[in-house]
Amino acid sequence: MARRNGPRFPGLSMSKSDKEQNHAVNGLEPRLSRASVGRFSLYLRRLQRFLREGVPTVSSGMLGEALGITDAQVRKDLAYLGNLGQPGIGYPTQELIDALRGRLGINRDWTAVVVGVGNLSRALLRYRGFEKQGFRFVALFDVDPEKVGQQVEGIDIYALESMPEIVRNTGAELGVVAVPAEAAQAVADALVAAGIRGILNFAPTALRLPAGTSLIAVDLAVQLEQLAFLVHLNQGPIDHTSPTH
Amino acid sequence: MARRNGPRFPGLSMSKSDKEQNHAVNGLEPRLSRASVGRFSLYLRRLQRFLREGVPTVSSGMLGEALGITDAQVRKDLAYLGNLGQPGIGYPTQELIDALRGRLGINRDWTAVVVGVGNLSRALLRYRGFEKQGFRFVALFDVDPEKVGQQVEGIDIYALESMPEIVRNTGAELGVVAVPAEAAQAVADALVAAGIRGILNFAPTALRLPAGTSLIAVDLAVQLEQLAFLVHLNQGPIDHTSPTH
DNA sequence: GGATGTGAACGACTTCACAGCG
DNA sequence: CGCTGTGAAGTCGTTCACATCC
Repeated sequence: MARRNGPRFPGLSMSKSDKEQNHAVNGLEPRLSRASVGRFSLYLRRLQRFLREGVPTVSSGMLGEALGITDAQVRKDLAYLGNLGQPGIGYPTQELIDALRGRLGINRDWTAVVVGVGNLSRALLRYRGFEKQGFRFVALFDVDPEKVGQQVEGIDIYALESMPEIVRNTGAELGVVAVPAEAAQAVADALVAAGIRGILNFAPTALRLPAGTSLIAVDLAVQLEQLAFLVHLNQGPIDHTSPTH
Repeated sequence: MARRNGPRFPGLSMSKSDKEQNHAVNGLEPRLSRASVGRFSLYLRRLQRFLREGVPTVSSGMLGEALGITDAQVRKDLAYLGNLGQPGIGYPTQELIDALRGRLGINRDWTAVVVGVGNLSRALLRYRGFEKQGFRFVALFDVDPEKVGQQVEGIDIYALESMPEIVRNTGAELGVVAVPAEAAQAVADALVAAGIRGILNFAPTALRLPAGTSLIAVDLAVQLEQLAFLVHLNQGPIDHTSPTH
């Protein structure tokens, strides 16, 4: 996953100097690590499932067990949310969910647009889980004039030219880039120019964005390569009798 | 049993006892870090592009610049490949590529199967970049009897029941799970039983695999949530410090 | 000069271990 | 008793700075 070294994430990294100031007065609490944030979404989804299953309180052990994370790690992470846990009992599921949603910034709705109408976009749009988390796709864009004017999953497809207008009208903040690598940078630039605040990039290329625009990159080919590498390691030089669990 | 290192966010996750792993893994001297491996695929793709563009040697600065990584970091990573760099000159592009491919284990062909024929699978199969890296999809599986017997991108769709046979016959080593969350664990178990060595999971759920089977998880919904979180953070103190480029 | 390779400093992340509370 | 919260220790990863070589 591409990582830009330019922009720091405000509120994420903290210097030693903050160390003394343990108790945050409001908003920004102790130190929120990037790694913890990476797990928050996982906690959230699992907790919602626990809730559906009628589990009123969860322990760090249960959560960790379900996600393949140590209990200590879970407690450290959840401590960032304030003192929600009750010794001897655990964490109230619903309260934890609310706190996580607040911390992740998804206790509100987000509107997003998608550029590039292909199979990947269709897969994304068809996954109804987004709506439950407050994400709403409001417009699609494609270069192909044939596609413009049509709909996918009930969402209109527009020409790239109308991007500034549509983004302004819908107030969309997030943009998904699902176009070939060659077109990706231009599309990203257009999204930024149109006022988009964050980009989820599926094109197999590194994007350059101005500071102030957030970026998450998902490179499917890279994932497969890494899997091959892991398998390569697992069966190569290791000739031990691995205790299968 | 208690799980150790769980999946990092867009996870690089290995079901293997980690404690002694670092020693066991390398027949090659320097300690190979997990983080470096995560960047190897990125280096590889960029280098191949440099080669196409006729660049015979690259410096750590060039590579880093192109990928948003510091030059020191690039040198540290590439040092794991041996001493390929020439002071004052840089790294020979072709040699670096070869070394990376060898290290990643993709200087050979990999065969893979995909379970779940939907839009996501189609998107994967359509991306021709895999073949260039030596990945070949040899079979698709789906529960839907309507789909069985048909083809996608020239690849046959089989019933789940024939998985053991097909996997054995094709010698497939990698499996892609692109089914709904509810079915994912069962599918994964079937893949493992059929002899698959590594799984790329797109279902929004955590899979449990026996040691010896590698796992990479890509959760699209989580990615969007994390993007929202980054934007959420950026919202407040917008930093215009770094020069836009 | 220009670039590599690398120990050492630094910082981030995880695990340990245990006090303390319900 | 079970479970949280948290310093402290340990591990991992990145950056710095500079000797070194072409």
